[in-house]
Amino acid sequence: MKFDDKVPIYYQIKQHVYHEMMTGALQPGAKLPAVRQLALDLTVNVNTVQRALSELIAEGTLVSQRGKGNFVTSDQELIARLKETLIMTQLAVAYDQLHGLNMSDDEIITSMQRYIKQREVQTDDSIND
Amino acid sequence: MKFDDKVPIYYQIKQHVYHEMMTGALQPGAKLPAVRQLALDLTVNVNTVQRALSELIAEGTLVSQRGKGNFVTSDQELIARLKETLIMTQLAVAYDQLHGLNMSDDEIITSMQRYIKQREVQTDDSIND
DNA sequence: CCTAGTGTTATATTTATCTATTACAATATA
DNA sequence: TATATTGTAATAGATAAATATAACACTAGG
Repeated sequence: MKFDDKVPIYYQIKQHVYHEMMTGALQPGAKLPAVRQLALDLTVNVNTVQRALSELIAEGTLVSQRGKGNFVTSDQELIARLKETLIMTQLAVAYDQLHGLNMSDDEIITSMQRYIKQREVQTDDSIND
Repeated sequence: MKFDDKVPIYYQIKQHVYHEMMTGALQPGAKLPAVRQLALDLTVNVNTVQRALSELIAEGTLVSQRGKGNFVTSDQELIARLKETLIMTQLAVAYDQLHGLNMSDDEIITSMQRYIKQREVQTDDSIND
């Protein structure tokens, strides 16, 4: 995994877990890889992984069972709320950033549409996502 | 100015300058406030301001004149290219983030439209931008 | 009971960032 | 020619983040 060196790694790992939960790669109740394995996969120190997971555990997104492993919560209600929050937060961030570049509401929509169209063209010869 | 404690301050100051150039608050050739004044305004150290400006100077966005001040480049061509780059970068970031939350291209557009509509309602009793 | 695998915690070291402070270099102006 | 204002640079100290390493705590399985 590639990290943005402008943002703490532990924070990016948190986002990574959210991401996998949203895409379904991590289902409710699913067992995560062992922390030492995650550290290897992400090419990062165990303590850094642990810091990210600790925060996710503290907020209830993950459940830790000493000696067994870390698991995604089975509380579907909590996951649904989390998803809503993540989406709304990202929409707000995206809007603010574009609006901050002096784009009007209409320009934001149309330029995003244009970007997506152009992106489809650039990838139409591959079988990418 | 409020800073995100997850991102280096000097980096956020760079973005702040870009922002002001895009909105027209900083026109081509315009003189910036003195570095010591900027430090006061932003409530940060002079060295932190200097680090941000140094990078902007190195890339040609700003021009420094020792004893006189720092100025926005008068190279309109460079500014136009910068604007294009900033917008395309932000569109890509926004798209990737939302797409990463498992949203389809259509969902990205429609949810952004919904977000903007809802935002208008929430602010329709004020004279905010 | 022992061992392997799991999460958890602690210490020390390194690096990046930010700060405070001081000094130097160039320009404008009184 | 002074003096103030500007950008620039250097030093030293504080803090946060990440690392390497080691140890501890719990669980499962032979």
